[in-house]
Amino acid sequence: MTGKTHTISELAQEFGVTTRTIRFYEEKGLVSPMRDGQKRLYSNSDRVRIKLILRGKRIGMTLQECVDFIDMYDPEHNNAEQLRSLIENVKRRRDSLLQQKRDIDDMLAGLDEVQGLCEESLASDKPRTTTPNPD
Amino acid sequence: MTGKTHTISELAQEFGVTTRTIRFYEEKGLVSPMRDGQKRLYSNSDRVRIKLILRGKRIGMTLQECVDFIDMYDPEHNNAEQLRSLIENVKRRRDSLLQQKRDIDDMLAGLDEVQGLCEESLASDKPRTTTPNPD
DNA sequence: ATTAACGTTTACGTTAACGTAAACTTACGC
DNA sequence: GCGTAAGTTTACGTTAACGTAAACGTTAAT
Repeated sequence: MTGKTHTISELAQEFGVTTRTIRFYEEKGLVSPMRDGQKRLYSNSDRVRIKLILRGKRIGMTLQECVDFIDMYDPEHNNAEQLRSLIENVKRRRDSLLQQKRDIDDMLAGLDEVQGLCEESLASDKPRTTTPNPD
Repeated sequence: MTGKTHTISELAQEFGVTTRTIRFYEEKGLVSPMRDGQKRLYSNSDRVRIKLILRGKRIGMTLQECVDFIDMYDPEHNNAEQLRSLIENVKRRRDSLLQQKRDIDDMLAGLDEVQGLCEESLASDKPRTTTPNPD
């Protein structure tokens, strides 16, 4: 039941970050691995937390925002007041994420355009690029 | 033809940033407004550049990445070498953007789940929230 | 003429998210 | 016993992206 644990360098390698980064996250209270003596031991839930953090970072969230986001999953919401505020929070997040999707779609469209122009330009400048010259 | 120009505070207001931010962008070479004596005058193309920068920032790009992105639109690509490298660049960008979209969709799914649980919890705890008690 | 609203430059301060280095412990293989 | 590979703590350094403040010019209204 106590599942497999991981060393810090295992996780660092898996996620393509440095051990410093992972320790820094602990320093900031984003993860709290167990210890085997001095050494940190990461459970799978620790691993998932880090994964979620890095996912958040990829879309430009700050570490604090990542935590806020992850904490939404946690059942620390007892009363109706907290639940309502959480729902509001969720809605704001959703709006922001949807805006980000729009931004991304706009940029993707821009990229398509640029690539089209590039290839067009290449084709007209050098009509026989793949077939150098059979002569 | 010389279109309407804008003052710095107009743009700041329009985009919800400070004038300091806009001047900072100039300091970094991201925009180069004209001058009317001392005062900066922003053309519509300046305006668009700032808009694109802020769009980039919303999805977590650094200012440098924003510039790199915007510069893809510019016709400074003369030879085939540059064009090919630009296309590669475009492809990398696209991959990164698509990854971001996946991340966002995952997070949106998570939000749906959380919101569902919240509302469920609210409904069961307080079945008559809108109708306090007619008794 | 003064004050208020805008603009300017220059410069130091701040926060986030690590990088980098030093100095040390623990475990493993030979 | 000795190196070395991975771990630890502590602490100072760094970069990006502005914030904040001082000190000053310009125009418009009162």
